[in-house]
Amino acid sequence: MKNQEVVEILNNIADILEIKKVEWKPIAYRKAARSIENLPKDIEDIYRKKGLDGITEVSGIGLGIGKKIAEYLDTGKIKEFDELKKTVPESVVSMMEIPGLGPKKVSKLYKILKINSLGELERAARFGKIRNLMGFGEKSEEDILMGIGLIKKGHERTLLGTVLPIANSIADGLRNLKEVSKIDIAGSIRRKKDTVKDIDILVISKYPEKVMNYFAKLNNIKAVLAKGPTKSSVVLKEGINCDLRVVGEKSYGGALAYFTGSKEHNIRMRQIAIKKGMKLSEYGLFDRKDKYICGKNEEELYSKLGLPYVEPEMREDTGELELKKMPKLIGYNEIKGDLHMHTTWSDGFNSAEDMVKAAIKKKYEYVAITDHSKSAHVANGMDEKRFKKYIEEIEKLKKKYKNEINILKGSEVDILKDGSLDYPNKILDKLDIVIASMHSGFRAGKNENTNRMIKAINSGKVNIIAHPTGRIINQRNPYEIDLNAVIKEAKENNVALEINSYPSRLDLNDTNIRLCIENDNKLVISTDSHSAKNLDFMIFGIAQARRGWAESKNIVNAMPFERFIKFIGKK
DNA sequence: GCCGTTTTCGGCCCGACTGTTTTCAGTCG
Repeated sequence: MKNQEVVEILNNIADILEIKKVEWKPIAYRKAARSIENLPKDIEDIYRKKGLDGITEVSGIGLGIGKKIAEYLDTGKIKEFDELKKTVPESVVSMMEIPGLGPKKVSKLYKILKINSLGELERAARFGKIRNLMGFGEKSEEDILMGIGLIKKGHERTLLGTVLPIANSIADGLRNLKEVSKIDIAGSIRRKKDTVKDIDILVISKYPEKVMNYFAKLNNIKAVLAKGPTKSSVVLKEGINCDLRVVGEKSYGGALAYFTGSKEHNIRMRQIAIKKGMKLSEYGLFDRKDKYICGKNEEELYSKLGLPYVEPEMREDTGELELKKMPKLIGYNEIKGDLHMHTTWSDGFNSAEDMVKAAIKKKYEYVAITDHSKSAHVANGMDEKRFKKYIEEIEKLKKKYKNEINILKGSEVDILKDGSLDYPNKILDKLDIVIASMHSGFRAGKNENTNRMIKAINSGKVNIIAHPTGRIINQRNPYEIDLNAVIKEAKENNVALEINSYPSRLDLNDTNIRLCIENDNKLVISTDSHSAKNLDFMIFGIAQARRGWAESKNIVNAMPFERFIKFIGKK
């Protein structure tokens, strides 16, 4: 999968062109990059099957960029890009990562002050060499130094699972102010993107100053970046930016749509508005004479533009505005059972009984206990002797709680290097549900990994493949695997692929989920809980499913128990 | 560089805030 490599190159080209003050092309390159980023297919695959035509079929990619991508896929490099790179040093391009420095300012620093690296920039700022430059001043130097500090500290996107509680607590504080009459968390949190760069909060208030003053004095604030009557921006101690916007009632829907994004979705909406002789902004929808049409809520905005309402999770400009019929996304309370969790039998924190009780509390119809198989040594995987006792305990629980919940005996069984499963068939046959997953040795390469997983899918013993790509967000890239082949094989063998809800996994991710939906594969949404508390992670998995346009019919554990048990083929 | 029920040429989203200005360019989202 070379999509991400291509995306980075295209964005890099856009950066350089911006610094060189080339007009419009950067926009085109960024748009193309964005298209590929959201492509639920392997661009290399497309190229092999359909050639250049296949590439230019992707929206935003024409012959110019298409040829460059083809060149990269053929030769591993792009001549024009290599030439372009010689004209502006890489470190100058990276200066654009500093907040407040865009292409124009970076270009000035480079051309007039001959600044070539972050180190030189830091020195120049420290010794007051920048303030004399037209358009810069003392504050600019301070900001640059602070920005360099931020970059040195690293600026990864934060997990949705980490940010959401922080955002909720800020929102709760604001909600309690008597000056605040309505509040929503917007931005990528509302779209439930797997990682988040900042927190966006939107408020209706007649007393914006008071709200802003409260906000700027929150106790977990590190620095106030901007504070105006309608818009403020702060850095939290956790290192996350938080923006607050106060609007009036009439504009709330317009502002919510604008603030929720994505940027690309907004742009598309505005283009549609223009075509219909209207103008869309964060204040609502206006006609040619700037007369207010609507904007109180999002629904009327979409409706007046002649569009069906788009759920926030789908607003990525990946075809949602061209749909004739919206999918009815799976709801946040449609899951009937959690199918992946660990207990003290392997590496879980709570006992199997604790987990069952927690599942009952969630009002699930069924729950599967799925501790690790023997090869998972670090996770205290069960050898065959302990496995026997494990089964006995779950049998007991099954009887004890039979009136409250259906308990399934399961295991997360390692797929060994040769593709065989970690337990012999006679053990696997004792289980109600078998989850198979790869936990190690995936540096072997794409072919080996793919064959290994396909062999497991073909075993006839597996119901679910857990975290199918193995990524750990911000820590480990997905292993190389031919996901198309896996998807095909899984479908033929009635094996479901997992949407792992663990905040650092979210695997399958949104685009891969969408690929499965397009291929009509069955999916499960599971938490992979290692404690009773982790069962709450379910919402993150559902959110990704919604981002992948999944409906409840696509999700196996949205089925009532009777149908579910038929699907996994056990009694 | 891309794209087309306004267009194969001429457009390409829109507004707030900041810092440096003395009316605005640049950046950001």
